Amino acid sequence: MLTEERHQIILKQLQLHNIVKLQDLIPLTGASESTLRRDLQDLEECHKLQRIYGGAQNILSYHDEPALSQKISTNTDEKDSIARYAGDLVQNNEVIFLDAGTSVQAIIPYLSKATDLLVVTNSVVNASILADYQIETFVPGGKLKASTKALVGSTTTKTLTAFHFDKAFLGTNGFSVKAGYTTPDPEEADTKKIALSNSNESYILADGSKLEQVSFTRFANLDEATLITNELPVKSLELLKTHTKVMEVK
Amino acid sequence: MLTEERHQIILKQLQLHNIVKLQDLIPLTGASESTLRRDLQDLEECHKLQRIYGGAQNILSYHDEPALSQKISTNTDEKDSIARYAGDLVQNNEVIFLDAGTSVQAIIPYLSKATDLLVVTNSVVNASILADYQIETFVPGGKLKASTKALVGSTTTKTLTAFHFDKAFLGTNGFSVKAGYTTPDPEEADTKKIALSNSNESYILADGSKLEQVSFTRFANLDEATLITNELPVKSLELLKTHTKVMEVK
DNA sequence: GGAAGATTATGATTGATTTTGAATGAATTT
DNA sequence: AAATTCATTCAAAATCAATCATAATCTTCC
Repeated sequence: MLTEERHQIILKQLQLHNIVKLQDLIPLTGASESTLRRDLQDLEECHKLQRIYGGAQNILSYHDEPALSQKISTNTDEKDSIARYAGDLVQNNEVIFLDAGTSVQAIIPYLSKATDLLVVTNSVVNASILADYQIETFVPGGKLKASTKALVGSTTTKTLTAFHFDKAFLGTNGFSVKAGYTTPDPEEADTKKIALSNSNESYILADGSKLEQVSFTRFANLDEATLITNELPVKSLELLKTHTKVMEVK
Repeated sequence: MLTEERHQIILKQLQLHNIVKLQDLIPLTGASESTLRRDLQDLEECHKLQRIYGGAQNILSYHDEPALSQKISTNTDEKDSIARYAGDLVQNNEVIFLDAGTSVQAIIPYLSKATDLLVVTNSVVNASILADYQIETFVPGGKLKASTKALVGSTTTKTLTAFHFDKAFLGTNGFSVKAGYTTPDPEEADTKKIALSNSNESYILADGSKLEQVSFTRFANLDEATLITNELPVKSLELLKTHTKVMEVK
């Protein structure tokens, strides 16, 4: 990888995240720590970024953000920690499906560690972000649902039926022992069902706020996918674990 | 292989990847390292590229380019007046195709006047914006091309082949009397070709800076579409009008 | 039309320059 | 006080510019 390519990757990361850790750049570029330190030095001299302890930040960053040194070291955001956990599950060379929705979207930055991925997503927003990360992406066709910017309908389901995934990552509007995983829109539920049944392993990303929420359409029973969530009340967790595999983050 | 052929290969690689390694050019051209170094020297002297350690990059390197969001707002006046003109052509109840690219993207705000549209686009960015405007949208499936965020490949072309449009609006990297409408990527050219041939009326949106620019792949002859552009030198305009229908805005 | 000479392009070799990754100890954070 | 992160140094690796001999192409002249 050429110097200029690394510089572009670093600046792209900053555009997207406003901040970047040096350690995260290592797998992203394949370069050594020393080289990346030199890159950060160079870019700082050109006033393209500002170095901070542990990495670098955008030169135009807002003052009202939480202390940057904290933000970089601690991952307070629940969605982000769930996403990071999920992203670490992905291996080189896999074909994975990403559902629409912000929970799943947060995985994308953590996919860069794996190489030679093929990502299939029915979200045009996810697709755009995946392109920013230079991750090979395939989009099934379909009708665009305005509210969620997800592709749905017969074209989508027909296309997805022909695919097979190593792992599928889905969001949900609610999960409950009685009702399973539910979502408001039957058409989106169809998409989720197919992705789920065509994947070796399926994961649902859902923070604690989705516990015992029930929406209109069930797209899966609890035991059809692994639930990745954050800290839940001990009682609920115990109950859930009798029905399905649960990964509790942090 | 002739010198000129090698130069074309090098420039094509740059158009596609924005950056190229000298080592990658060796198998691509079959020439020796020394020869390719000389090629890069020559092309740099003609200001066709910029040499960097290990290879070369486009003169307008990525991070010097205005960010995508800025890029939309700069040049607004010309692009926007062209887009407004194009948008006014759209009637109620029509099915239209929107190409990827900022010129075409600028049409979207002006589509809201027409009712009951169905828009088909191969750009995930356009799709997202169309959703914001609550315009009914269909996206053909396909491989996502990272640099332009356009969907390309056999799935895309196959899907589009089954459709028929009232009007198609396309961007171009250049237009010229000799070379017609051209674009760097052959796969994107395929998509444009099909959209064009499956549409009752086809329009190319291009500001004056595209005049007499020639890119790698021709996707249409001048007379296969109506050109919507802004003020051009009178001579060029007269010449163009002998070859195709031209709409001059402003 | 063809041969001799001049010009140009090519590929290999050389040593100089630049970049890289690892190691060390100092500085910083928690 | 422990753990990271940082700056500095150094040797190895990669890339570069310059040179030279050879091959290809073009001129010129017979």
